[in-house]
Amino acid sequence: MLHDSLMDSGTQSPRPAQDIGTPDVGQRIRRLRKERGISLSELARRAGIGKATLSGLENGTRNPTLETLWAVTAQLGVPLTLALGTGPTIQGTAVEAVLLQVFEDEAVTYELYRLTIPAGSTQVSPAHHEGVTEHITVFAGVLSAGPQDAPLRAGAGEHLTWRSDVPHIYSAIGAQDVHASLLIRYPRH
Amino acid sequence: MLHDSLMDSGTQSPRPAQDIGTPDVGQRIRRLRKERGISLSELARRAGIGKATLSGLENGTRNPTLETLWAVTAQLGVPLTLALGTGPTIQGTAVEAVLLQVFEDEAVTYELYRLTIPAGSTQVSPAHHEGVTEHITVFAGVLSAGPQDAPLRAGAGEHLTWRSDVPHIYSAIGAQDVHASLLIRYPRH
DNA sequence: GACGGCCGTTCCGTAAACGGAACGGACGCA
DNA sequence: TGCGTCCGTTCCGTTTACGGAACGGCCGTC
Repeated sequence: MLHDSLMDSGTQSPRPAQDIGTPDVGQRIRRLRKERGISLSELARRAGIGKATLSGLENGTRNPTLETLWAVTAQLGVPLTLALGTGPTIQGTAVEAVLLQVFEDEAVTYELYRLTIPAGSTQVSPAHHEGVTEHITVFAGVLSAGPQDAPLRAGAGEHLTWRSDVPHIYSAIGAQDVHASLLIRYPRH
Repeated sequence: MLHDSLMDSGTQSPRPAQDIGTPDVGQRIRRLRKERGISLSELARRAGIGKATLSGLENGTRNPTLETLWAVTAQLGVPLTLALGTGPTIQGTAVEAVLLQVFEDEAVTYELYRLTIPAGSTQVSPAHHEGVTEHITVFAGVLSAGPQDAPLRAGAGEHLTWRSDVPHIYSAIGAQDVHASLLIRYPRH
C-alpha cells in the first residue's frame, strides 16, 4: 500500500538513494546542536552523558542506546521523532514522502506523510482504488495537486482534498520548495 | 508555544502522569506484535535478533540500541516514530497530543500533532494569538471542535479549519475515541 | 500421563556502548 | 612566543546490551 502511492513517474531530481534503516541520526543531532550554538562538550555536560558518547553519536561511529538519545533530544528540546527523521521514505522521485503515522480501524486505513517537493518539480501518480481520498495541508510554497486534468491549487496554510481514483499530480509552483502534510485514506476494499 | 496550545481545562480523565522521557516503548512493541498475531520467538527470528533481547525490550528491562529498534520496527512494518510513540506529549488533560513534526519557514511555524480524544471527553483551550489557525483531519470517531460558541463537526475522513484566536473546544462525540491529525499554524507575531 | 513442540524468561560469555581522562589543535591574550 | 582555555577526538577500563543455550510452563496428540 505504501509503495502503491507515490512511487511512479517522477519527472525530476531522483535523489541519492540513502539507506533505509540507517538514517543519519548523528547529522541531525549535530545540526540541531549547531543551530542552538552550543558546543559538543556543553551539550554532553547538560545531557549528563560523556563527550565520547556524544562525539561517537554525531559521527555515526556508535550505535546509541535509547536512553542516550533521550538524554540528548530532551536537552535539545526536540521530540525524538525529529532527531530520528524517521520512517520509510519513498524515493527516486520528485516527491519525498516520509511516513509519519499509520492508523487503522475496522473500516479504514490512514497514512500520514510529511511531503517535500522541490521547486519546479512535478510528479504524476497513477489512480488508486476506488474510494481512496487524499488530503493535503500546505506548510510552505505553492502546490498544485489533484486529478491530472483538473488540479487544484493551494498556498501556505491551505488545504486540498480530492478523490484519487484517477491519475493525479503534485507540482511545486514557483521558486519555493513545497512542504506539506499528506493524508491518504484507504477504505477497506 | 507547544504548551500554550492544549494544556488547560481538561474536563475528564486526567491520565496517570507517566514520565515524559521514558515512554514505554516495550508495551507498544508488544501490542504491535500481538496485533499481528506473531510470537516473540517468531518476531525475534525474523528481525534477526535474540529472543532475550526482544524479551528484555518488551518488558522494559533493557535499554535497547537504536539498531535493535530498527530491526524490530522494520520487521513490524511500522515507522520507528510509531513504536516510540513519543515526543512531548501534552498530558493531564482529556486530549492527548503527540508532536510529530515542527516546520518553520521565515514567516510561519507549523506544528503537526497526532491527536487522541477519549470517547465522551471534552477539552477547552484558551485563545491563541491572532492569526493562529488550526486544521484537523479526523481518522476515526466523530469530533466536534472549533470556537467554543460555534463548534464544527467532522467524522472520519473529514477536515475542519478554524481561527483559534478565540477559546475553542475539542469533543469526542459518541461512543468511539477520536483519532485525528492536528496542524497548528503560527504566523510570526 | 508421557512426550514433543512451542511459548516466554533466565543464565551466561562476548561484544560494544558507556563515562572519565588524556590528547592535539585552534584561538585569545599578555 | 609562551600560556590558559576551550574545542572535538581518541584511549581505556567498566558497565551492560547482545545472541545462544538452557529452562520451566502450557498445550496438543498418541
